[in-house]
Amino acid sequence: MPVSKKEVSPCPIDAMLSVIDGRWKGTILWRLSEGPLRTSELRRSIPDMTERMLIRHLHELVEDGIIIRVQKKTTPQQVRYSISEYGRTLVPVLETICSWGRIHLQHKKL
Amino acid sequence: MPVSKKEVSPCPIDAMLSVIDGRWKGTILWRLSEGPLRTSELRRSIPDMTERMLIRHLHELVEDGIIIRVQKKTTPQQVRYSISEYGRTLVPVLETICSWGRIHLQHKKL
DNA sequence: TCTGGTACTGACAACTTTGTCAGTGCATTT
DNA sequence: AAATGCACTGACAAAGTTGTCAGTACCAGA
Repeated sequence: MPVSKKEVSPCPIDAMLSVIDGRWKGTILWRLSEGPLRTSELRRSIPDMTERMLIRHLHELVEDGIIIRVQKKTTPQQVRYSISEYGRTLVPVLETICSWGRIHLQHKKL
Repeated sequence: MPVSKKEVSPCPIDAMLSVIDGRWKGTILWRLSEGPLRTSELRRSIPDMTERMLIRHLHELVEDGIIIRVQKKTTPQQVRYSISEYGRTLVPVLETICSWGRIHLQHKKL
């Protein structure tokens, strides 16, 4: 009985990974942790990522409550994404992951 | 140009995730962090996981230097996997991930 | 009016990961 | 001698993820 990571898994590690796992999610969150950005700004800040993937990841992150989508009523339409209160609790975890990642990249070079 | 996570990515977050990402790796590492186990012991301790997947994950973890495979010369053959020195540096990161995961599981229930 | 930008959606192809299953070599037990 | 357990490998199918591409609706500027 295959159990996808996207399903509710009782394992906390999997629960956490299901949130940040996705080809570009780490990078997206990293960018957003420095401040809110518009869809197109995010898009341009990660050149290899397609718009399709960006939007898919953004919507998943919104669903998980990590980021917030704010549509400004101005004309031209503007959509801004920012890290939520709840999402902020994730940033230190990301930093821990990142610093071990740096060590690991060093480690592999040898 | 699709870039798999398994390739060398310069992003430290991806580098870290490429190590622990895998359907059962979190659970395997969790078990092994409590002490060395034989292949078949690990296999039985995670009922939903197939032997094939166990061995694939184990070999990847060995390649990444996280765990060590020790084949005892005894007859009947015995293979033991244990967390390496280097792998120990990863355990606190796993704990950070895990505790956020627990919070997230709570969060989702509401 | 035409072009271009923003923020998307849907369909589908390509690629990756995971699962299934059969089979190997060796050793022990019955 | 046959069955069982251990630690695997290889081939392939199923499922999941990502990429490509076309298209929508709205608005601004030349």
